[in-house]
Amino acid sequence: MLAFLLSLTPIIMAKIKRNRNGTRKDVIIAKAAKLFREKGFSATSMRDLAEHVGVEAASLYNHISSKAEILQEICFKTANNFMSHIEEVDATPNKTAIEKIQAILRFHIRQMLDNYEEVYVSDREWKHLTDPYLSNMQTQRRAYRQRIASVIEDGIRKGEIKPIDAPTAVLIMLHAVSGIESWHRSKKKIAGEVLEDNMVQILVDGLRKQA
Amino acid sequence: MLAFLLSLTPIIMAKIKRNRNGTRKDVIIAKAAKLFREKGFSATSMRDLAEHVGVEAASLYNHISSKAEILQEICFKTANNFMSHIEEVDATPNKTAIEKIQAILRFHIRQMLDNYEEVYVSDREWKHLTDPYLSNMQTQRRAYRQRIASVIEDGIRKGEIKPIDAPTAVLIMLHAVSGIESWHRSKKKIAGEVLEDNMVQILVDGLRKQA
DNA sequence: TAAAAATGCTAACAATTGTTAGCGGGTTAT
DNA sequence: ATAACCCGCTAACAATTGTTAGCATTTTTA
Repeated sequence: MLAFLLSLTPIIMAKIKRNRNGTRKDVIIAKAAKLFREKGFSATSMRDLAEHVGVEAASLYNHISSKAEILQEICFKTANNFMSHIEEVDATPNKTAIEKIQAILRFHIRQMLDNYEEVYVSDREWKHLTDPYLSNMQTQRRAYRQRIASVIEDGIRKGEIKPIDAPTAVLIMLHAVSGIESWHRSKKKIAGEVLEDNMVQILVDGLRKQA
Repeated sequence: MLAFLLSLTPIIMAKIKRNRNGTRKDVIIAKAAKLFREKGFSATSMRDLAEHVGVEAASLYNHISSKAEILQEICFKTANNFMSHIEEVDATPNKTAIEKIQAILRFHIRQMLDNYEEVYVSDREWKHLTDPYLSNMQTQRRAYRQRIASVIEDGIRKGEIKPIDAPTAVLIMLHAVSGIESWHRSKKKIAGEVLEDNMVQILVDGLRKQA
């Protein structure tokens, strides 16, 4: 009632609109992912985030426990996503190495197209995690690259893949895919499926036209 | 003399050691590039930088005018470097499209190996430039990609290159090269020349072994 | 409908940010 | 030797940072 005595206009508190099937925390994380992508984790302030959520900064802390936690959720959700996919691919029988590589590539591209903000952020901003999480993420990333390298080395042994340095091939693949960022910004986008086919083709068969 | 009255030990001021052929400003920018790469532009403070230079934060301002200026110097020096190279390649007569692409690729890889910190920073942190410089950089980057795309489209027309979407090929190329970051961190590095050959080969002829 | 839980607000905090002012010692040029 | 300049220092600034405390309001539960 005190508020009524001090101001004659009723106080209306902004509420975080939550979509069906999503908590308010999910809304905050989604907005955060967008801002982290645009400006980077460090350059995004909690007041910044709050404004985009439509609420005061302090109110965010009813849903999350710290700024760091937001980044953790984004990074580990994405990492787990990729991890479980590669395990699935690896366990599939009757697949050539090239087919496995194609499956991994296509999954990366799809993820980049469908969950752009979070995949992008988790790839570029994971360095800002703090220490139990930071080491964990480093380990996980190394393990992930190692699994892909094994697929490639397997393919080399079977004569399906050129005898190149497998870790080099992995880093080319993964970074090439993260280039979809530029595609997202570009004016004249080609369709997602065309992009996917082009990327897979270039990485598997190269730029040069065979004679 | 006042200082002598207050403390019995003589005051020794740290001086920025400058290498031959380099100003103190150059030293600051080099250290900044290293820190910006490790922690990002926003997460690097001037006191942080000062400590690595071996000086107090305020002293930096005898050599640079702002934190923003440091980023500008790094970004535009690198950008100009790439711009003049592609002009040179473009002007070279009697070169096939594939040869031009190879020359561009090799230049990128070399730059990444030789000027790692600055190239990396200018690629990942240019978004933190402020506005006259930000727009300028955006324009320059777009123009640069466009020139490479033209080379590719030319190659497609002449039947040297597969008929793929040229902008897609460009973004794959450029981002693949920036993956050398992972190579720098990796324990068991292969030699720079091997890396270069591998990358060029994969991008030009793909992973798959021809039958 | 009353109690409990969830969620918002304002105000404030301590720390950190980039940067400036002003001073003095050290080096170089006259 | 003396003047001028370069360059480092300390101290301080206003702004911004992430976060907490305490209270008010709305929504859910009983």
